[in-house]
Amino acid sequence: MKKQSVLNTTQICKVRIQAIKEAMEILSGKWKFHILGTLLQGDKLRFMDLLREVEGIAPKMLSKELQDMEVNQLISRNVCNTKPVTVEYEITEYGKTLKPIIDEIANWGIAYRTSMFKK
Amino acid sequence: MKKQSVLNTTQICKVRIQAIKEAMEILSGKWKFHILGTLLQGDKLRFMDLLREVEGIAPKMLSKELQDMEVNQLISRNVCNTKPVTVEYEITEYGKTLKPIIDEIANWGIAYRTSMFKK
DNA sequence: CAGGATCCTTTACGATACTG
DNA sequence: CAGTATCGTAAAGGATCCTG
Repeated sequence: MKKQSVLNTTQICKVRIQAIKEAMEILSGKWKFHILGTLLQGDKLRFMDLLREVEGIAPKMLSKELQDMEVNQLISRNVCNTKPVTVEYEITEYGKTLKPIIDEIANWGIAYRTSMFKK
Repeated sequence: MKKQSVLNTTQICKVRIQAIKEAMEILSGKWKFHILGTLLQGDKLRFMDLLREVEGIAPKMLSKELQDMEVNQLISRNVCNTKPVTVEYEITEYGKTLKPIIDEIANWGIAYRTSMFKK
């Protein structure tokens, strides 16, 4: 008789659901995935760049979301001592671990939002 | 000379970012992934079941989120003529296309929220 | 340029009570 | 049981102006 895991199905599900909840505590908000998707392209971007790339976001929101994600170490903020100062935002290694999620969201958006399923 | 795609890199990125934006318009909100994750386990669940499973949600929010997702055809609502009435919620085929996203979020939550990266 | 400060409007969310 | 009604708070979002 096989007894590979100590966890039963119910417990595994609870862990998964809990994991989703915890993940979303960091990732929820209208703009996070959008900003992360932009930064995941790999370039360092300045505040103004992001304001342009993340279409529709207001400076106040962008500022807040960036701070949020910096606290959570998903992105890094680098102040360059140029004149006037420029600030570069970049995704961290930790942030890059979100790539599979972002990719799946992008894929879904491309594949299904415009497909036969759409009203 | 190869000329496989009409799209250049910039355009591909724009499509991806736009796809993320559109996807998140349907999926944003504090509870959607949580509810979908629960329903993706496969069972039909009643309102009360969900209220218990989706820990912390208030009936009003659950009701609203369910309506939202029904409009977007991610879930289906079935009223059974028992007495008193019971209502079953189930994920649709379209909703199931979100499984890769939910799986990745759950995986990330399990793998990274408790790992070395975490403060 | 990178934002913070202020003011105001609109959603999102939450707690509790109530109804068919 | 499956919600809706009501009320209240908090966060989102927009506009404009300001500062180092």
